Amino acid sequence: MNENTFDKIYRIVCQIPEGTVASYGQVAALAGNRRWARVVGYALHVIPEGSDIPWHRVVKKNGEVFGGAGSPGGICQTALLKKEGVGFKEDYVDMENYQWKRMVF
DNA sequence: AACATGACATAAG
DNA sequence: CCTTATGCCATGT
Repeated sequence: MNENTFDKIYRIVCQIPEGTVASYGQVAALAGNRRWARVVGYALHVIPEGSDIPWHRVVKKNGEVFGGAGSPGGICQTALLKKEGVGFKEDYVDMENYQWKRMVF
């Protein structure tokens, strides 16, 4: 295990506080390069179950979630986010008020 | 090395 | 709103 792109991505995702979401591009940018947006998706895709990675807090820039509330299983992510206090706009996240701004010192 | 695929982003039509 | 095309990177075959 070396410090690869995945580690950076995972680290960023783990820093996302509850009740907040971050877009793939956002995570990729914070990781170093915004072109890793696709890699972020792949990184989350290979996350083993039981990991402490809140992958459900990573959404598209549009605010859409993986699968969406109209897909079986995809609703889980939406439910989780709602449970954490994230506001939703139809099947999309209310990015205007819940997107992670990384206002961390 | 090459090609195909993907939980993306952006631009153009 | 949808499809197509391009860019960028990692992975699998």
